[in-house]
Amino acid sequence: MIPARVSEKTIRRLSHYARCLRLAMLRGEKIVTSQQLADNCGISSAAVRRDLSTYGEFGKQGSGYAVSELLATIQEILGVNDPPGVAVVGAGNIGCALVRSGLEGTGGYRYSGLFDTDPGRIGCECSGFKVRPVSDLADLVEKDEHLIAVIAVTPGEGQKALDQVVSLGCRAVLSFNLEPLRPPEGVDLRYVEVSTELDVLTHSMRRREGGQK
Amino acid sequence: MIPARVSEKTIRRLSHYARCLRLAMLRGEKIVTSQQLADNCGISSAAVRRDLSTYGEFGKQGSGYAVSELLATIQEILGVNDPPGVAVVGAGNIGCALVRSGLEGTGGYRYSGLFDTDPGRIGCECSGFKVRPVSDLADLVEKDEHLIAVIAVTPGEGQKALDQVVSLGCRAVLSFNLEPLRPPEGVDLRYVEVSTELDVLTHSMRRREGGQK
DNA sequence: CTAGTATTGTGATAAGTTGAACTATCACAA
DNA sequence: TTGTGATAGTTCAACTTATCACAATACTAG
Repeated sequence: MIPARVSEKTIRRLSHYARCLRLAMLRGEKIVTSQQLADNCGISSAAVRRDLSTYGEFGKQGSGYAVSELLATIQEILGVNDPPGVAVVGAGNIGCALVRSGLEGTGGYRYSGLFDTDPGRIGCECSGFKVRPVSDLADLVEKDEHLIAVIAVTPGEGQKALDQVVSLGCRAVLSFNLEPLRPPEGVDLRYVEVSTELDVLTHSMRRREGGQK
Repeated sequence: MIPARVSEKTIRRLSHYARCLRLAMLRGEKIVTSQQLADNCGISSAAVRRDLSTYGEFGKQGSGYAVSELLATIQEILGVNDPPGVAVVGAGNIGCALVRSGLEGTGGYRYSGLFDTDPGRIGCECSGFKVRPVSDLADLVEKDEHLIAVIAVTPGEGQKALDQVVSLGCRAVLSFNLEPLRPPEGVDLRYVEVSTELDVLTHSMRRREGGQK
């Protein structure tokens, strides 16, 4: 039932479906069709069905998918029914903003701490979280081996922060820093790259008017 | 010299190369090899060479690529030599944090305004930007037809914000809101989805230990 | 009960991406 | 000037991913 390997693209789409399903539940909808999910995600209904049928047969021909059941299944597949904690490293602009926004709409993720290396920031408070030294992360990792570290430190300090959280046991890291980081083997590192998104948007605009075929 | 269509993946990689090249320039390096670029981006050197050779022959066999020349070329390809302005819609946690961080390291992008729909926020100041009503965006779009709108509004208000900036002329939008938005034809919409990144990280961790092959 | 409609699941196919190996060119030193 | 090593550019095949079209199935109305 669980295929050997699934591409990251598929996983990302499953995450989208899950978000749509959570909204559907809030609206009280019981049934959703592949077409509705597709419209929400901007893809084709066939792609949705293909993704879902990879893991089994959850739909009913003629009507669609049961919202709560499908959501539970996708969350099971993603492994987010009991989501890991999220620790933010870097109590600057972005870091504090993330903590303050509180991961609403993510389906269960919670911030479990705010950390910084700058002694001047230790002890400050942000949205109920006291800024602690990064070394304190060890406690959190011990309690939650799946803890995800979000890095949002001063530009240029990313690698140092990464090395530190990895040495404390973190195996999954999301970096808001733009500089390319080198994670050791076995550590999953992802980026949120506003810079690249802007480049893609700009490129697409220039091309559109540039008059290629 | 400019191929008909280039995949988004390639464009994203070009954006990465550009960032690496900017760092190399800061370090005073004159020459960079495909291998070095590959290491920084976590891909193979062959992939780098193929990406670049799509647009022409910029390298010197035996030595590598001239840093400043290659950077200029990539920026030309991306169309970011004279980057469009970036306007932030939503003066909340994320919006203000973005403005305050100022797009350092992106290679030329600048925030050109901070907007909100909430009258209670209009007039507040953030990092030198006075919060203005969204309708004022029209002025900016008139001066800069490539203006990129970044949406970071209250959860649930994303579609309203999108419709508004589109009606004022924006054709490129980057949303930090999680809800799925429907852009009209001709508008390029992208997302920064922390939720999905967390899901991908979680999934990957669970699988790693789950003991699949 | 039957006909008609809606929707899923999937085989087949097309398109795209990646990887590896090969060739051409350049820099440098003797 | 010539030989050697390094590196870019190219080609082809394998693999992956996306798309299409349709059969199978379930629901609905009468």
